[in-house]
Amino acid sequence: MQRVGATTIKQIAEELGVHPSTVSRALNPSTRRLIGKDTIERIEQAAKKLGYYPNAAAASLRTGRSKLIGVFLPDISNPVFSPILSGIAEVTSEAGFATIVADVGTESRSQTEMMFELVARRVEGLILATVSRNDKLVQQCMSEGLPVVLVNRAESQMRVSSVTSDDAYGMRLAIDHLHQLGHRRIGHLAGPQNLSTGYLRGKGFNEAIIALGLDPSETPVVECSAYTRQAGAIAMNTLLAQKPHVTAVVASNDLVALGAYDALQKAGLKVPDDISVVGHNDMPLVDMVHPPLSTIRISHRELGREAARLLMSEINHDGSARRSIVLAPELVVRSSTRKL
Amino acid sequence: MQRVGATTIKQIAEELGVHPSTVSRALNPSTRRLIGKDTIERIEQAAKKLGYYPNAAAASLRTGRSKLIGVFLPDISNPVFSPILSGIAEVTSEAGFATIVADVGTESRSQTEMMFELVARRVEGLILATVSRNDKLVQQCMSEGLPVVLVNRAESQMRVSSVTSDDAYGMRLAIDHLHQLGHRRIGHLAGPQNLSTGYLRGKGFNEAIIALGLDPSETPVVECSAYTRQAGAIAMNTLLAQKPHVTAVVASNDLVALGAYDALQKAGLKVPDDISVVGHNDMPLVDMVHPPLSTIRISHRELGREAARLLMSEINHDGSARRSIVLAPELVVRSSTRKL
DNA sequence: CCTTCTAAAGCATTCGATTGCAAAGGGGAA
DNA sequence: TTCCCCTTTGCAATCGAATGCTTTAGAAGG
Repeated sequence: MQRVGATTIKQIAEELGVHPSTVSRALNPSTRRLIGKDTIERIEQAAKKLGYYPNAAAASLRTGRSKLIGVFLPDISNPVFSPILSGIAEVTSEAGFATIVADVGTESRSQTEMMFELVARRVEGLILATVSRNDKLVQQCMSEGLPVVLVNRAESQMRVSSVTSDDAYGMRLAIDHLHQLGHRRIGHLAGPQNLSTGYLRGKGFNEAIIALGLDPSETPVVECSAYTRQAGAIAMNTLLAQKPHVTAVVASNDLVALGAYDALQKAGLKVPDDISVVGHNDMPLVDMVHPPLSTIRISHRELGREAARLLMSEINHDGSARRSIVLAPELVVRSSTRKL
Repeated sequence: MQRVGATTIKQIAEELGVHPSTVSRALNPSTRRLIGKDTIERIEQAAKKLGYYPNAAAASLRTGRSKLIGVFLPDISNPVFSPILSGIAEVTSEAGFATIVADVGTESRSQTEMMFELVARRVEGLILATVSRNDKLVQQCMSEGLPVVLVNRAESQMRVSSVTSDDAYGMRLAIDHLHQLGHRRIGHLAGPQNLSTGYLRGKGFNEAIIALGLDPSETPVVECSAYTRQAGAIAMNTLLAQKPHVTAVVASNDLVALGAYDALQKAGLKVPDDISVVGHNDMPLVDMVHPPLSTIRISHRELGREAARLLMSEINHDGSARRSIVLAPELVVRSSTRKL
């Protein structure tokens, strides 16, 4: 049942002939001041000698605090989301919290079921990287009274805190870059419109087009069904069929951009000689593809860190107001874009 | 403190005028047979109505089982390790276990400290993807009586179960391939020798060289300090300085191979015209680099799944013997290798 | 009609740490 | 010397679920 050697506070107390509560206080930083110095010394030594580690379940039961948080990811193995997780783990573990991951993508159960399972484990908060623009999960968490922070993706109503990249600004960077290179007929491979990233980048695209006074009829938008290479290739083909004369495309995501590469190659078009391509995210290795992809860099690890910090502060000072943090992305010019 | 609305068994019992123990048994599949059918029905309805979710901490305290496992990764955001985590999460969550991740790479504390923190949380087992060939952490886990499974990397003494790819066989595949293409002077960019992957792939390299009767003085080996592009580039330069006449190199890892790409490009050598390159792992996107990388494919997700299955069975039937599972990798030929 | 079973439910304890309250002991002030 | 206070420690209840043991109420059998 219990592993051998699981020392309890009681055993330490017996060893030293003191009361368990004294041991508890001596070992707890916030109550240590109540105990005599030499007693603390003796207790700490005994604890070390007996290999004592507090039973988190017992403490959690009594205090109602589990020091656990949950993280929902659409796909752990996606190079966009794994650095987010890494950033989250970095911050939370420093704060003494352990992180439970839920890979929603490969999960047979629904997100709601997963959420309730984590509620059963009394997680103190949730970080969601999975939400769509109008996600019922947010409402469910709120009615459970569970602190929630959204990361990477936000929802349309700003009901909870979020940390995202400035999607519209990223698009603006991409399009300004292409515009400076002389491109006027620019297409957009939009992401799924039910995700904030897809929606806001699309919106950013339109705004930038208008701001630069470009002809909307020459700046077609095609929506991808997902952030994948396959979907990107399909969308690129559609766009090519609609407007064969575009000289550049801006993808909503690097994988989509690489899908566009695939489609363009099949169509016999060269990047960047015949058409320029800009991605979004700056995933690992996109500097190694051929040609190296110009893209919008987002620090996903930093996104994760900020989200974790936000959640930690919401958990600790419960009053803290809802906040939305928007990080600025940057343009990385490589070789997939060229002067017209 | 405790979130509002955290219903307890007692509340359900009061609502229905039955004893808490009856509620507990009714809600627990393994004790349900002790309770009358209609009582079960009433209890289940009340539980749903009140939004009851069992307090995992309380159950864990009483039963000594936390339904938690821990996973140690050297780097979550590394595309080699994130699919492993994904595979683990898939299997464990199906078994009702939650997975706590520890990203050892970005962690300021030592692995030993992390381990004890997880012990405090009463995790029922650990999956380690971090161990070196001679890692004291394994010993420490063993003396804590904690079930452990190693994944991707094994240790030299087979003291605990492990799931790995057949590293030597993978090397054999790579070298047979190059040999068939006519290559005779083949170099090896070895991984860190304190990691089983680096060591075994190096060993596999040597064995294959001997088996094919190649001249060892024409098949140089250079060890990389890490599995990174930088280290790969440095090692490639060293190898080039030692034996400029090699016609092919086998890298211990895809990133190392890409580092070799960098170094070769700087040296004015073309892949595969001047020199063939083979990687190892088949990371995402290495089919998109220029030229597309021939490599040894490992299903990291499957590695994770198997490791999780192994751990689950060790946790459940405590008697189960130590086992080591070795998965066969496969050769993926792309365009970085060419007939001599 | 009485005994014997058995199914169903209740009772009380337990897991290990935390914490409000009580008590003891020592020191200082009046 | 007495009284009070403060520091240090002990006591006991508590968190919520699980579980061995007991009790109760019918049913079955003689």
